[in-house]
Amino acid sequence: MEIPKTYDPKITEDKWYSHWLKHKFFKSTPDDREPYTIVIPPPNVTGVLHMGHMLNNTIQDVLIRRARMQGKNACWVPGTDHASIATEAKVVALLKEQGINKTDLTREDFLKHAWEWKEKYGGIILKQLEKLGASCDWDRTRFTMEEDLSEAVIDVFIDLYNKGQIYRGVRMVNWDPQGLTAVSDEEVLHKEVNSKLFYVKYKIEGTADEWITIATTRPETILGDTAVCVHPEDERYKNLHGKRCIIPMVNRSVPIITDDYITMEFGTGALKVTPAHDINDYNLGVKHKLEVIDTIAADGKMSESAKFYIGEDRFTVRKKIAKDLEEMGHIVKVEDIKNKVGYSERTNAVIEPKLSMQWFLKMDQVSKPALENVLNGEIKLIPEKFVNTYKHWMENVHDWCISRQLWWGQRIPAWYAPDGTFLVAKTGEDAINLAKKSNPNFKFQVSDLRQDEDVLDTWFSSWLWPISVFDGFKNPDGEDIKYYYPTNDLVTAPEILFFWVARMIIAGYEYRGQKPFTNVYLTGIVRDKQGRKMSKSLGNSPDPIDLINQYGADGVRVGMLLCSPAGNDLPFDESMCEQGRNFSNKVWNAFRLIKGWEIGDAKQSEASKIAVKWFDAKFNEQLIIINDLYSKYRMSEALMTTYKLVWDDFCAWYLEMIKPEFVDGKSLPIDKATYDSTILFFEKILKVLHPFMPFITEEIWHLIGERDEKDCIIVAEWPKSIDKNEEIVKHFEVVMEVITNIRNLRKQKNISPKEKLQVFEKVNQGEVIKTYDDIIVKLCNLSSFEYVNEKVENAFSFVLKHAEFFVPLSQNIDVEAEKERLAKDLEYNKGFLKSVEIKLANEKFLANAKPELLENERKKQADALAKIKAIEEQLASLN
RNA sequence: GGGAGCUUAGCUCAGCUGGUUCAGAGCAUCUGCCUUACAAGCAGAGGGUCACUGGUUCGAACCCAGUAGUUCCCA
Repeated sequence: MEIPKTYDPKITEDKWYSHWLKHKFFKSTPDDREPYTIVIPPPNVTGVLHMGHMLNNTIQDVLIRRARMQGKNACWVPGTDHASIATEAKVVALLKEQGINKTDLTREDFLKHAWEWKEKYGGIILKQLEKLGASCDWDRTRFTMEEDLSEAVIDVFIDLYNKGQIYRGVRMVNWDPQGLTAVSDEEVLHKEVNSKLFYVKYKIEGTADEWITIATTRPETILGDTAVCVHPEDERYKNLHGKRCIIPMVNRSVPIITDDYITMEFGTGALKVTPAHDINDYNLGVKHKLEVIDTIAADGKMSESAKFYIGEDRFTVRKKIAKDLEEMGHIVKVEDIKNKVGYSERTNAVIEPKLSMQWFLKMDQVSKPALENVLNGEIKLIPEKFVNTYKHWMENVHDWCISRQLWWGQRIPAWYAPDGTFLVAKTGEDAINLAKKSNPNFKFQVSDLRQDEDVLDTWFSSWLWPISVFDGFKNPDGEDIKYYYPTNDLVTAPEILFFWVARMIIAGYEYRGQKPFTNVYLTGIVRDKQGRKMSKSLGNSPDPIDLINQYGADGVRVGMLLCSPAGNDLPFDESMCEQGRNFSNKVWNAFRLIKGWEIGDAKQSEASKIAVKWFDAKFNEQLIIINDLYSKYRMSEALMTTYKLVWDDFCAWYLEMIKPEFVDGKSLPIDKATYDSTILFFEKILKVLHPFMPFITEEIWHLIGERDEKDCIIVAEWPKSIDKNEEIVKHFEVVMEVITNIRNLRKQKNISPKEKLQVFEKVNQGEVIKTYDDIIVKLCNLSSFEYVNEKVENAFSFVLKHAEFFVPLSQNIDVEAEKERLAKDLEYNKGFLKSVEIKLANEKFLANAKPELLENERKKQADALAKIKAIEEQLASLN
């Protein structure tokens, strides 16, 4: 059968993926082998695969496949998280399209819609991972809101509450007026925007025409002002200390307070204080015991307490009040400024700082082991530079606001009695029992209790992920959790180092007394050519599935990994996938070549014999390097080393060396010994490629020889690194240099590759090694390769370290050009020698340099001298 | 405003503990080749004041200080 010239991924990918599934190669159950475990960063259940997932999951798959081949019990646990805000927003939007308002539904009805939605769309992203080749143990797929995992979340909440780590309190939170929920600090994106700075004058109480001018970007909050604050040292305002001023429109008298928090240089140095709508003002308010007037309602519209513009949106009011104040003569001036405004990561609404009752997890205590064990290296962050960031965050950690004003999520297990008391318990019954225990007179029934309406932050589920996916809460001594935990590697984006990674570490120590993973590999962010992060909203991300259709999964995997150093951003360019596809094709054609050979009875040639020896040595040398790169998580370098091993060493050199000659339009047969070695090499090559290119390697693995259907490369053994034969590798470097020089000469003199050449070597230094001559003859298409003691006249020549080479050509030698070339070479070598000699003449160098270094310098000197001598002789002979 | 990082070829990046005339890789570019594995290829070639300025050293891309640009984190 004719093998096609190009590799077609379409006919192999689905075939092998289902084959792997059928034979349960991804499946892991605890046994005697060493476990190697990765838990997937659960993608958002509403999500579709984007380039970030692509990168992230490719890396995980590479790691897990290699571990599997190394004989470890590899377990990659997949799953999704319920992404409360994002999912709820999507469901709300969908319902709206159908003309249904969330507010018209009961909680139960809404959740029914949400679950339906999840069932319908929630599996998309996992299906997409299959296209990529992800070898997850799908039987272990988990979802953060499934029953067991939810129960763990609730139990953990109750446990932490009982330990005094969770509290309820009024705090200024980041309020998302569109999502109608509080969001955590980490979910707020600060963007620089163009704003106006309004200078507004407030009248000093009890004066006819004395004023104090404040500056604000948010005039709509004036209605909630309860003080004006100046710096105690500010000379401009010293006369006003202790006085009061009148808030315009509402005509409220408020104190002028002093605090050194004030920046005298900003605005007028006088700050209006609105404790209900600014975090810093809030803190000032607490410190100075100011009144708090909440003038903006949950939906971002002015509340009753504002007294003016009631029910109008805050941004409309900003314009209106500026105009009204202007008319009333309170505006002094307006300036354009740039300032940072917080936006909700989920809804992109401008965050409104708002006071509200929320649940918090105290972070100061629980975070201690999490910091310590990263600093002491028990848990490694890769690249290491993230340790700094991590440390900084952990040392300044804020309490975690864990309640969300949503329905999609685990509902907070807090129960309120009509008298205002509340209880934290799993069920209403538990709550009643609990209440009665501490208060025998507790008179309420379950039906009197009202459960907290809020749900928990999604991260409050996913921080338990490495434990809960192994049922570590439900069954703390279970086989799975004991076998797989702590997991080995976590691969994720640096953006969620705090959201998720840090919190998992915290939970790990809190609930298992152990780290959740040993290595955290932080990938880069995939960006477009302009350096923008790829995102759906910008529409600048290619659809990974399209890319796979175009270049093959293997091609895309290679393309992504080629330039993704850990922690560095990845400016994505489709041409990288093209490179990956080309590489697939290269491997495919190597297979085509080998497959096309006929095996004959001939004896193995010397050239082939030495080629086999060389490649064996080269492979081992490179394998050691590749293993080392893997151990350092230098994935793109491991790939590049593999790439060059395959393309350059195997295809360009080895195969060319052993390739049978073509005679009369037909390839001669290859001898069996060489063939067998080549197949063996090719299998090793395929194995080291497999983690990067799972599909094509599996395909070729089965085409290259008769194999049982269970004998798959996915479970083949990773090659063992044996002693490398350094000598032969070194010799070959010289051989390659000779070959390159001859080819170069051919090229320069415009001699057809078909024309056979004669080459003579005059060895000037060291012993004569003839072992590789046949290789040179073959790869340079020579008619002869001979040794001489004297120069060959009328020949082109080149000088290597140890020898001179002569190539007689029919065409005339351009003596002047040759002389020029030699003179240049001579100059270079003299310069080189000089630099070495300067060093060797330097007493301080001699005194300070290491002995090996000195030795090396002396060798350099000797080599240079020999070379100079040879060049000079050649030059002389031309004269 | 505070902190961390980065700056090496047109692009993306290596360059560990200073020590080859140390500047390297892949891609891209250029020049030959449709040589029956592969033009998604083969064989070659060119390309860099290692951001800048000083310092330490026998010796600096590498160590130190400052400057500029840039990215991220926190406020």
